Amino acid sequence: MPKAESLPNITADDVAAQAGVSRWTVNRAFKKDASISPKTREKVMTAAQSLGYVPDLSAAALASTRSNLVALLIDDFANPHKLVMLEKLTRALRSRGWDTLLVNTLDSDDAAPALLNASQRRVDATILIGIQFDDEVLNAAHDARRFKKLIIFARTSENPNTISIAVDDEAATREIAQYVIRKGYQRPLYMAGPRTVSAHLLRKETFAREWKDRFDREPECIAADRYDPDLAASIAHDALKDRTAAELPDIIVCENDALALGVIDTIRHRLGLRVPQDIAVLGFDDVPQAAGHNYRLTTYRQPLTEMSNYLVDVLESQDDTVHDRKFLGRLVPRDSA
Amino acid sequence: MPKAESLPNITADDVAAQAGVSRWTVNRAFKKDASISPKTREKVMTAAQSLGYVPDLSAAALASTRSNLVALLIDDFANPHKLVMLEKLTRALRSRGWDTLLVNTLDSDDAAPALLNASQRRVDATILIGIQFDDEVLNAAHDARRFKKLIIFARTSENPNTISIAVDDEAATREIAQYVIRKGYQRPLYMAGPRTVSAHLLRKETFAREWKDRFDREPECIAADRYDPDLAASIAHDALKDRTAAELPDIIVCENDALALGVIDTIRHRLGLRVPQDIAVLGFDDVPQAAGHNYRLTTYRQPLTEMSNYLVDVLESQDDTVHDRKFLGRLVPRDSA
DNA sequence: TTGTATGCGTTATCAT
DNA sequence: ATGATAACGCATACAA
Repeated sequence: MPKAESLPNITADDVAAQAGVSRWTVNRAFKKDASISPKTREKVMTAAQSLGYVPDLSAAALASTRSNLVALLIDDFANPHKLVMLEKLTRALRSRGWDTLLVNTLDSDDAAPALLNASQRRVDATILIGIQFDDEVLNAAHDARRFKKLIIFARTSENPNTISIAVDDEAATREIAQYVIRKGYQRPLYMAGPRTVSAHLLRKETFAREWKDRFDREPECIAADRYDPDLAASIAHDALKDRTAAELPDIIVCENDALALGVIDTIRHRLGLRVPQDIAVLGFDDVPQAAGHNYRLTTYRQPLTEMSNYLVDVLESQDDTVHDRKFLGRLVPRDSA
Repeated sequence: MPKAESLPNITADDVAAQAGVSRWTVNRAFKKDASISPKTREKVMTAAQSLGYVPDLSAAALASTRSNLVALLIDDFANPHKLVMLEKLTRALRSRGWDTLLVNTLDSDDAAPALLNASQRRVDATILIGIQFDDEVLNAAHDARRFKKLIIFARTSENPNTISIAVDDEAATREIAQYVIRKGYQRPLYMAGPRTVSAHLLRKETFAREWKDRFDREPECIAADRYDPDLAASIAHDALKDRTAAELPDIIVCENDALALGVIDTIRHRLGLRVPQDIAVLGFDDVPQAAGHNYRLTTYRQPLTEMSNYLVDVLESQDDTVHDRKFLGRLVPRDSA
């Protein structure tokens, strides 16, 4: 028995009684394509309104094989792009009737527990937008058979157990490399991010390959193990602070904007140089700040809205065919490169 | 019957059979302070492990009066502080066993539907960190009696139907005002944000009062109706672009960092002036970028970790006493003011 | 300490 | 088109 003060829930039975129909008819009235006469539906809905009834999705999830709930596993909160992704994803999901369970993957040991945590809520799919999932964890999760769908969003993965929805990193990076070459840069420095699932470092490798194809030499590379502007700033500073002008790169190509923003700060405020005149900078993602008057960052924009909508398409699809998909974004030239 | 391919769920009954106990004993093994002998618990846990059993929280929520699930309603995604809040909150919640349902309040008409949406998942509490909730919506929600706890986080509210966990805006703003006065600024411009729940514009009003108490005149004020750096940049530009040097403020005090960052960009890149020499800028929140080499923003830091932990305390408290609480943060002086 | 009946609010399936 | 039966997986309350 619940506590005295908490007044009893209004259930479908209550509505049924009020409307003079059965509980199952009430259920049908709330379902889109149910075989129910418009008249009874009307009657039911009126009763429901007057009682303030809304279906209990928790009970619905228990009774059926679908919950209309997805888990979104996230980390890497220093990366401003994560906020944009959260907005786009939750908007697409909610506007099409899906709820989101947000799971903060607290640290590197927490990937598996986080995954388990999600599965305990009967989610219909688990979406990964973090960076702490390696193939080992993914395969373990798959083997445990706890997941209907495991989706890696905005990050290429070649793991056969997951659905990957991402931009075509190779095509994008080729476009970036061609842009850098066309603009006449000679001494690029590539700043990579942390390694992630199977296709890790795809961008870096593609850039290096393109550069080598053209100039027959490898570009210089450095890496940050988090997508954190401050960390990127420090690493760039360490790498460049003792160099003569001739030794400096003429452009720093960053794996994403989070790194690029920190790099620009270092160039300007710690090295006392100008962007792009002394060192140009190029990013990836097109975070909101990239467009602002301070950074004017040349970057590559992912079609996040389209990708989010496709993700919901995948959720709603019945068939078990492969749903991996690569999207094409576009280079947004601004003033930084 | 579920579809053929989806293998049957492992339930407490399965574990009970394997361990040779009853289903209810399995239940006890998974409960913290249950009266169960260490030996049987051990036996049950072994069986559970071998079968890969974990309790179904969906079913648990249905059967009990608690779900260990909270809804987090959010909007205002242009404000970088939201990402920090999301991280702190989900970390505190998850590390103490609470799950988070993230609800994107899509637009201003969506506040009530979003609230309803949350309630359908049997959440134990609803946390509001958005700006689209006015007293009308809150009172309606309260009257519908759908919410056990309605918590407004990081925003002062005087609505009697909600629990407000926030910094003491008046104390904080007084500290800010004293700092501005002590530093000898003469012509402040206050930039306010959107109006929100009952205590809206508390910061602006407190600053104006402090200033008036000291100099017997009102400070100039402008406002942005979203916490968006770009919008703040435009508004600041419009307000200042045609002024002579003597007409310009010597400091712009912003309701939060989201506004301050945009204001700094405008001062530097559109007005061609220096911060703080020509115009100083002061913020609120201490977002990550505030500490970076580019902005070096003087701002006021909220004790978000402490506040998040207190929020979980409130969730776990049984009593129905008032839980409103104001926290004290601290002013972080950097180079911008 | 352990076992048992009953209920949570819905949906799948079958019957009318 | 509507009604009825039996789960869904667990928790509460009580009995043993």
